[in-house]
Amino acid sequence: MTDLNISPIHPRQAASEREPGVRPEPTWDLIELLFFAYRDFVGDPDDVLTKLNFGRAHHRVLHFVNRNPGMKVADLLDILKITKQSLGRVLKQLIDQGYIVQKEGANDRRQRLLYATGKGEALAMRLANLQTERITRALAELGPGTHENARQFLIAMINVENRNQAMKLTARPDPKRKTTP
Amino acid sequence: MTDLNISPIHPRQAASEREPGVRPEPTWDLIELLFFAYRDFVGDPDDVLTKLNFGRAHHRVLHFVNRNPGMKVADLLDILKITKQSLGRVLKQLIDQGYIVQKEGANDRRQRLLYATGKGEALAMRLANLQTERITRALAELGPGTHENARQFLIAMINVENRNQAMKLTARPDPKRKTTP
DNA sequence: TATTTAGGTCAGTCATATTGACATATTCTG
DNA sequence: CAGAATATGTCAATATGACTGACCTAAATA
Repeated sequence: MTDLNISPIHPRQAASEREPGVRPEPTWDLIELLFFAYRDFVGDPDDVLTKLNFGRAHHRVLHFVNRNPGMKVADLLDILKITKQSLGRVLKQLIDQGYIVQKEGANDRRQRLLYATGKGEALAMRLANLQTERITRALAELGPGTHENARQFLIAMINVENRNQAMKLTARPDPKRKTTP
Repeated sequence: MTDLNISPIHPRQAASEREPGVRPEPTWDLIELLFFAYRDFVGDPDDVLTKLNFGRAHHRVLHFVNRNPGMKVADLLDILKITKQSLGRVLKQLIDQGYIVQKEGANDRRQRLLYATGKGEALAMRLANLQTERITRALAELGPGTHENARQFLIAMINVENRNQAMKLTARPDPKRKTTP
């Protein structure tokens, strides 16, 4: 019932053989594995979020706010690459329900700096722990150096123009670690 | 304008240090890199699909039908893990616009076996080539063995109960390659 | 014959995203 | 200081992709 029985019928020549020497064979395995892996990767948090009447969008917002305390709304939009109208509803719900607070910028009073509350941090950590469990299990199944290999592969998959941002964000181990006592 | 300037404020102790010895630090880097990498990975096809008034759902359906000619509707639902109502509209549009055809099953005439048309295969290959370009570029930036490392990491990230299916689907290089002349 | 299976469809709902227009407060600049 | 630019919020309309639940037909099967 779970297993499939798909038999390829009507075999034809691959496109690269019909149009001689134009294209290499697509990397079907990685294309499909990325789909399956990402789906399961976000599936764990989804289950928790559903019970709270939240969705993936709430997760992303809470995650980056928790990781970057005091970030501006504009920064969040630039990371998520969505419009402020899309962010609006989701952010409002997180604020109304006490997961995130806004504070007026000290220098620029137009800014609404975003912070996760204790409640928000707790949820963010709960979701991050779920995803970490999956990653840790995956890395443990494989040899040493896998974390670094995966990291480099994922970075290389990012658009060149987005890499600096991604590296800056992910290079910091944890803003909540004792940097300033 | 593109770059962010986020300074972490209010550093606190990490959760693993407050609740002594409970949790390891979350793997922030891979969690976030998976988000960025997957977003850019699906972004290339999205741009093409938008011009055709299609979305990601159409891509997934067309992709798996093209890769598995003659598959049953039930197989597709099991791969995509969506309901038949969700599949319905998307599949109907692909059929109406001549990207996919259905043929009655030879043995079981209840079945509607799915095949990509020439037009469908052309679009599927165009999208796969975009994603392959990104993957090939990424792998070329890194050392040898990266393809295999990435493959194993992604497989290990998949739910155990979904792995067999994923491995079976992705193990086959290309159903259109000359297996039976 | 009765039940199960494969597939389709109607109706309603929800979450996430979009564009476009506009409003408010604040900062910056000539 | 006046006017422009910036940061943010909001209203309205729309599209996409997913869901549940109910119901239907045709064909296979027990």
